[in-house]
Amino acid sequence: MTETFTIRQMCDQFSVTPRALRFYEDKELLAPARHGMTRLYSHRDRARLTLILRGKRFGFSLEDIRQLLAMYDHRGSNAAQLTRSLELAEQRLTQMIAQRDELAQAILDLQHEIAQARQSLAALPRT
Amino acid sequence: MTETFTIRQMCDQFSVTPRALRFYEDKELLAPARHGMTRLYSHRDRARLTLILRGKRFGFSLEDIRQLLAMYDHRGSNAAQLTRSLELAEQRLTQMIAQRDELAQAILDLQHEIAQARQSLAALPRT
DNA sequence: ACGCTACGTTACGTTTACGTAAACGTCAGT
DNA sequence: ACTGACGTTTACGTAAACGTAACGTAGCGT
Repeated sequence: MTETFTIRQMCDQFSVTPRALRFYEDKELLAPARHGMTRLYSHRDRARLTLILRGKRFGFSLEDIRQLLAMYDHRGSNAAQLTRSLELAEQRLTQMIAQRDELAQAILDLQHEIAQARQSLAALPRT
Repeated sequence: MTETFTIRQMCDQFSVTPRALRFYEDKELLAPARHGMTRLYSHRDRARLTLILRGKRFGFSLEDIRQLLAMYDHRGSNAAQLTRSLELAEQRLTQMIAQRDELAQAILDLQHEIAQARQSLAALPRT
């Protein structure tokens, strides 16, 4: 039940580099136990890493993620902190939606440009 | 007909900083004439800047943009170069679409997370 | 004992697109 | 002449998230 994992096992299972895990630790996103010098990751650490990587997918900065994790640490699920997390998440969501819309528009524009370029090309003398 | 513009006029009209214009020049995206020391931007420079900013909107790197501009300089619209531009544009388009899809998925996921968080919150004792 | 492998630390390098001084020249207005 | 607004250059700083180099150490098999 007290199963632990080495840094390499973690890397293989989560597809991250050792450097990244040490970096997260340096930034206080993780705090694995030590056996002597070597890091030992618990299931709790794995859960945190899962959250970290998910946060990254969502475009949260590591600093954002650190704060969120710190809140959860600091007494799991009280209403105030959950509310705070929700606020952050909704802010991020708003940004992501705006970003998606801009990107979608840029795609349309670029497709238009491409279409025009094709026209120009078709109008050129054949080699 | 030989109207020219100062750096500040350009900045105001295109909403960029002087630093940005000088930076583009340093990176060989622009090459305004000089009157003594001061830069004089022509209509051709304005056209190039328009392309630069458009390219940025599409997510091209300045280096990509430099290459595209260099091609056009090097004899406007020959078929080979137009084709090359098209290739680049289509590569970019592919990336953008992939990016949009990832982003869209992340949005869905985050919305899902938010919904769950709301449930948790609703299930908590009221203050 | 020897060597390999995995682990550790420290610290500088990378990328992109500029920002931000510092130090100076130049011209118009008062 | 003084001031202020604008222009110039050179050059270091910034942000994020690691990569990478260089080096030391610890355990394991032979």
